[in-house]
Amino acid sequence: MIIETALFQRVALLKNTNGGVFFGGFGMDLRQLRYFVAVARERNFTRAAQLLNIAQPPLSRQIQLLEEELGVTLILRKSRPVKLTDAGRLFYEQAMQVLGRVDQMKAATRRVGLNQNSVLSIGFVASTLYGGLPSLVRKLRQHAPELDIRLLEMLSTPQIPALKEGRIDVGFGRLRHSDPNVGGTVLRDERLVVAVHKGTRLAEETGPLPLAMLTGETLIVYPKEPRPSYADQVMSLLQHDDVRPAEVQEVREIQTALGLVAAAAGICIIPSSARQMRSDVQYRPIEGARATSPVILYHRVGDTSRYIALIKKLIQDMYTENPPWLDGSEIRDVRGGHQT
Amino acid sequence: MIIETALFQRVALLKNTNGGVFFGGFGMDLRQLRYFVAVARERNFTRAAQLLNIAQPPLSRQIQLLEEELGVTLILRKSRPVKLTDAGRLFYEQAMQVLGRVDQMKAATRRVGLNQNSVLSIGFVASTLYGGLPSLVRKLRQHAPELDIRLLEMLSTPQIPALKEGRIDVGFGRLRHSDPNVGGTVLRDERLVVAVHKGTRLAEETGPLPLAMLTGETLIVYPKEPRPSYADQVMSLLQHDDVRPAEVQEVREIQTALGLVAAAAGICIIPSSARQMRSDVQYRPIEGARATSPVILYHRVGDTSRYIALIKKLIQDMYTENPPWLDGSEIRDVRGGHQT
DNA sequence: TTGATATGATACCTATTAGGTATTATGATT
DNA sequence: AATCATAATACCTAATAGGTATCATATCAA
Repeated sequence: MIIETALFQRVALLKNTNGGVFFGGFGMDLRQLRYFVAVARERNFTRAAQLLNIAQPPLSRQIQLLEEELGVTLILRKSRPVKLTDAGRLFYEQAMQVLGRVDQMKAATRRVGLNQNSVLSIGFVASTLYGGLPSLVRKLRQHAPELDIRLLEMLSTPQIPALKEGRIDVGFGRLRHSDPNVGGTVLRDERLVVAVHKGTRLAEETGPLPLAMLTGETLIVYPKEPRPSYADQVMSLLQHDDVRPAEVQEVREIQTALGLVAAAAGICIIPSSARQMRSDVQYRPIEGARATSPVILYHRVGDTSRYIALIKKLIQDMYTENPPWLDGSEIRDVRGGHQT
Repeated sequence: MIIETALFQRVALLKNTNGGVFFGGFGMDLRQLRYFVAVARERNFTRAAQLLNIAQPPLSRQIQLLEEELGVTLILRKSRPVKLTDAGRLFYEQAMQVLGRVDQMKAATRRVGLNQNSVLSIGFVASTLYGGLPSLVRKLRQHAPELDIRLLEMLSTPQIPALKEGRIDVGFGRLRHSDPNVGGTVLRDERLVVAVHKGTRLAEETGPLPLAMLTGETLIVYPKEPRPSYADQVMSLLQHDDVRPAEVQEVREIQTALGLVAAAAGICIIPSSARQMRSDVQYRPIEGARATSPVILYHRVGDTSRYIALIKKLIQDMYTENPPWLDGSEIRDVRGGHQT
């Protein structure tokens, strides 16, 4: 089992229908990254060139091309040893990460290509990590040991194209969608809670909070992009009850959001199962039938893979076990194929 | 504030002193990734070539070169539309991630290069996210608003070269090290706790657990690499008391470890501040003066940056506030410059 | 089954880019 | 100021990317 974290970002280059220069700004390649890393590490073009087994002048030139490409100076050459600019230091470290990432990709591809096992790629939103997904995966491995299970964290919206393109085989998200090629089965509707800093006014409340009590608070929502997202669900819920936060701060992911709550920077509405024990954060249920978020299983319409059916069965079995993360959820009959 | 998750991996190509072929296996470049993505998406070489504004034959050849490079078939051409193999589907998705990653890198580099703000890069191990780091960062932003603060998650061991090479400016880790160019200040010694599945024998205990009670359990340790790591600290602690687990399972990171504990797959020893509320996991303190893990501030020897001093002052201030995450820690006088 | 069409592969050629040697410019040290 | 080390520039060569033409193969309709 491999967990890969990828807040997936679609590269919008394949939709360019202008017929013009297609790769404007995309001249950089991995060779340049490797060259830059060598220079950045050695702080010396001559020595780096030796290590790279090339001559110094082409190395110098390639770094210049890289700087031109970026429009940023990466290396200050007016001193010996040369120095990196702030941008250069950032680029150095990022380049090493990218190169490492490429290594991983090659190794993983070889492993799959040379291994006859089936691969099942599962996309999931982060909050489902707390809502039974680890347990489901464990059971799935037991029932289908021939499977190479890959778990890919990605937001709900990008799971739809990922399914259609075969990058994932099944997805777990929280947004309804309109794509006719992707089916969705609502697994459960989960209660929402509000995360508040310990000691604040809202934390002292003892029962479910009416949404109106959130008026005037700074609201932290996630994920900020791509939209529509769970953030829009939260905003829509508040708007329906005409609740107006004093300020809305958008952040990238749930951990950041809870970190900000911990810093008393605001409140955040999260699914019940995603509650985490932080000594500086408390969670309060929210009043009202609408204060829920669905957990949806996405799969391709017409996908008759036996694994989809197995996943549904395992989920239904898990419901009968009434696990703790189900607290606050209204479950659905999974195998009945409830359409969203 | 930007949080980047990078389980840093060092590309070991710069240490090749054989003078031979330096880039064996490294011929791939981003162009090939883009080409492959286009074909994978369209499932049609001709159409993909049009979209890429190149002719079909060179596209075909580049994909073949890519397959030769990897030693794996990515595309099955005996059908129309062409099909991806499992390896091809994996590579497709990974390639999109890498390309997205490169985009981010370029955008971030431009932002820093065109922005006159100072950058302060902070490396941190994941467990420090629960131990005051968000609060520290917030205070730091208040005291130094001109700073562009970058947070990079990386393990303790790779923080040392990252500091020396200027990729990060300060680090928070848990391992003592021997490099004379990197200073370390022990911020506190944190109690360790054992995470156990709810309902098990160890969970029923009410006081601190003697280490001997862990004998015969399946022990989950993290991170599995690079070594030495916190995992070795844990193993060393058990070995000192001659405690033998039935089995040791190494996993990549703390979240995975706690997920396995949740699945009743074993127990895990974690720093006290990293406890998270999971309804299926409980935490028990460990008996003994040795059952601690240090939190260490790393910085370059001789680094007289005012930000290091400011960070230390803010940490000391935080100690006097006695925040909840300090529970279970023995703090140190930070500004005295305690050397490890 | 045959013919038509679409599309991927192969062969050979051209264009572009990467890399090399020689030389000049510049920083650091004595 | 002289010397040495090293980065940049100029010009040339080698290697690779991309193009056109053609062949091979898959698919579909009659």
